[in-house]
Amino acid sequence: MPQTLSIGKLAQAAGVRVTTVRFYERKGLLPPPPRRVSGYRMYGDADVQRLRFIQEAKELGFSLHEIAELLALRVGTGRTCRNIQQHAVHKIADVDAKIRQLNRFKRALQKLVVQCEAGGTQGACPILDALEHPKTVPAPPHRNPQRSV
Amino acid sequence: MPQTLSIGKLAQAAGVRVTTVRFYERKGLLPPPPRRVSGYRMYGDADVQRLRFIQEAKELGFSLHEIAELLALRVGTGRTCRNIQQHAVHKIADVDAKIRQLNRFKRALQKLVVQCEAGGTQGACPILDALEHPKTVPAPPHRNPQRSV
DNA sequence: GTAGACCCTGTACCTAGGTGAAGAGTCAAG
DNA sequence: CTTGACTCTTCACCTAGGTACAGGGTCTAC
Repeated sequence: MPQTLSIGKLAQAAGVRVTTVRFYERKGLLPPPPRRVSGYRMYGDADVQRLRFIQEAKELGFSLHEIAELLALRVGTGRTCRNIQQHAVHKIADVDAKIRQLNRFKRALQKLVVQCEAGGTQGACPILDALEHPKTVPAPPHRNPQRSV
Repeated sequence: MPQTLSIGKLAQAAGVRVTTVRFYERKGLLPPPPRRVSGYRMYGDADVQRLRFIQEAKELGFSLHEIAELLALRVGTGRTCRNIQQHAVHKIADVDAKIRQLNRFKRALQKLVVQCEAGGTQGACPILDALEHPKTVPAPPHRNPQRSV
């Protein structure tokens, strides 16, 4: 039995505000839901998932516009399967680039921690040093094979 | 010979606007540079690196405030090494969470591509299906401890 | 020594992503 | 059948992250 949630319950379940739900509807991130005769919006569990997805994607640096595109990756409304595939492949490349960059950040931060343990960070900006001068670390005892990505 | 770049050259080298450089200075993301007698700002290569870092971090979903924190991870200005380490460890956890989530996204997108090849995406929202349905199998044998929001 | 490109400060404005309040209708429990 | 919580729409406002003048000084090359 879907579509049994009021906007308030939906917002609570997804951890957002009621006003945000309506805002996302206006922006096309949530489809206009069916209404009761009174005009009250009615939602279902799928909308909770959708809202949670939006929150997660936002934290990963996707704009609401990009998120709307991700959510629109489906057949219908004039899109062909091939078209969708192209978009998806493109998005995968974007995601991969983000993952690679985050791994660089992570290694830089780990280096910083190690330097701290080894007696203090001297550089003008250790994060940038660690990111930009990969060889600046003074001879670790033995290299641990770095996991790819 | 450092500190030979005008603000215009710096902006060009880093791919941002001049106004953005001044904006970042006001926000504390760039240190106030030395000035000529005329008042002109003088920058060096380190500032180019710094600006590029800021751009990359932004695309990964870090706010300017968080980026400023990352750039401030160094000894001095009242910070102890232990304090820095704690911050760094915390940031590593953040980064790890982002990487995990991005990997989930990536798998979902790959699934979508495969589904497309296999003859069409039928679901109401394939991305969400791919993300959310791995565990929708009926009747979980025992309750999994619910992750805290 | 002046034209054109560049830089200064300050202030106003812009987009994205929401947030809040006003004024009115709806729902559900007692 | 009333009271309090909830919902409706509309509109104004807010923060983050910039962007664009305006009015003035500098620099460099002719």
